[in-house]
Amino acid sequence: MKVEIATQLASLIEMSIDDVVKLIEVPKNTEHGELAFPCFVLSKILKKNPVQIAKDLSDKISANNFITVPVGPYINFKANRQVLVKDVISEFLADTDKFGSSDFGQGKTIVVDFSSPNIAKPLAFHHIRSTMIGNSLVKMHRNAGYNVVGINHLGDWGTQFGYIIAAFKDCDEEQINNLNLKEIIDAYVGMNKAAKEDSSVEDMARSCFLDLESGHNKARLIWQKCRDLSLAEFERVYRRLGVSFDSNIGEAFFEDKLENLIKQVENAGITNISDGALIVDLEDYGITTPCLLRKSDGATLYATRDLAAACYRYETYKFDKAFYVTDSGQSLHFKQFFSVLDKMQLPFAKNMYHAPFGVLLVWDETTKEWTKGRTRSGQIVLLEDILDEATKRAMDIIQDKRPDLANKSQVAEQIGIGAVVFNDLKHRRIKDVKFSFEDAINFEGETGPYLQYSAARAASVVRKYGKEIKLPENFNALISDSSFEIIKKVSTLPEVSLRACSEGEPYIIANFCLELAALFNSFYAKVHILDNVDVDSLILIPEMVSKALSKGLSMLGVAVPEQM
RNA sequence: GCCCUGAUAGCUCAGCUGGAUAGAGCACCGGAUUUCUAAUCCGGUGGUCGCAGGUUCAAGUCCUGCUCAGGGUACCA
Repeated sequence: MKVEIATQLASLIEMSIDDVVKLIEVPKNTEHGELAFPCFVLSKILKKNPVQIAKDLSDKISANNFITVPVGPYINFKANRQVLVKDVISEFLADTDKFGSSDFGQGKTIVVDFSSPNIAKPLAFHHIRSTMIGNSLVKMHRNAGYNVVGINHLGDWGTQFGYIIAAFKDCDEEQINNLNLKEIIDAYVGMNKAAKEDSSVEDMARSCFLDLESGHNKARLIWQKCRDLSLAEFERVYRRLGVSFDSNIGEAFFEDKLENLIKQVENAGITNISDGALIVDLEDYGITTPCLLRKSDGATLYATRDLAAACYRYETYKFDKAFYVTDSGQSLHFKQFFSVLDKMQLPFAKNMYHAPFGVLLVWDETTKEWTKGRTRSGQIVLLEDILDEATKRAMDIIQDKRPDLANKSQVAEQIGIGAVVFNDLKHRRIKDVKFSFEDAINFEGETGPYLQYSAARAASVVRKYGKEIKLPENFNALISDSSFEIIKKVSTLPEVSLRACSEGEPYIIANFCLELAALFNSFYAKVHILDNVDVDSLILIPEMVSKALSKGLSMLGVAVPEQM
């Protein structure tokens, strides 16, 4: 429709089709039709009133799939609703499950580095950000046809393991095998405390970490046990969140590859020694602080490991794009690390993307301000505690509103977690997330449960209809303002999800779901579908809405209960 | 000091490539249920788009300067 309009317009005025296409816009107000052309630019060229120009041009354009209406200085184009509705529904019915998916990314691979917690610590509430944003990036790209590799780059190496190993170095093999995670975490905390009072503890930890690095048997055993236990613990939470990874290769894996990496950078001739440290100067990239590859004491750093991991991933997956989902405080690190790759003239350097996000703030009722995920006593807020509380609150509401519902506890889990997850994804990544149970577990308005409810409600109508849904013989019942708006909105899902992919922004999908749900609920209040004479065609509304919402929510990693 | 990010209704946020009257939700006020799920819907109150210039027929959107807030600024990750 756009191209057709542009072609006709271009032949009437002194402009190329491309230029006309650029000027054509989608009006904000739906009453203005599907597309519009502003005539302001022309008034300068033609030296005529834009209102007059709009009238003149509008008379000269004609087609059967839209009508033209001059409104002031604009020419508005209103689609032939019958034609548009038929197109959308035919496409929808051709493959209901695939609607909203695409093969845009066919043959392309992207890797997403996300979640990446440190082991030997529980998952804290703030981990939900990287985990769910990354999970959503994975899901939306898969939906767009990409081959996606989700990587949990575990923090499973570092001097902190010295403390843990020191705590258990006198245990025998059997005792080590019987350790549980709580004992390890307690020991770690205890050793840290002890080190503050007694510097010899720190020395011991350092020597234990050296044992680990040199491959000492028992140190290795303790480390492995700690890793296994932590991962099992993480997996339990990930399962609740519906998150999975294709690789759990962490930092430790790259330890023996760092020397090679450093050689590779040195061979590129871009390294310097500065104050005893091995650096890559990045002044020519407009970055005033250099990237450190090796400290003056010989130890490697974060950037060294990330460089090694990036090279390894490229060799392994030959990715076309790599996302790193971390908080925005690490922006400089990624700028440096990507610039080093570029300076090394590696082919994938231009395909590296940092997807930064704002911090998670928790409302502190006693101080009346937003705090960084710690309680008054300085304790971190555990992710599982939040999920449990959310589930409990969901259950209370179910008991109150749907006492007869089947699988209550399962639905409560889906709703409670859905609320927390959606709350995390509904705004642009860069915004700080301000978390309060009152907002997040509020089930009204722009929330996860509102969307789950809308989807369940739509699905319920379809279930009660109970017959096969076929392409209607005519579309008269579907071209009223309210149903036409819904069909138009549903039809934008493919472009919406592609935009979400290219910007790496889950909130774009979240917004789509909210807008669609609002349109549907409004329609639902006005039109009684099952009693309508046109039920056989109207049933397509809840059918399309429930499918589109399910697809959208699944891209966000929010579960969709069949009934609630 | 330098760099990055943010600033839109009382609160939390949308506003895509500059276009028509700046939109939602929450909160507040008032309505709707013998009818497919009221976790819903309808209406109302509420705005100097941080400030000041500039570009343009047209600026919340682009440019410059400033203010405030947060973060980062080589041997942590």
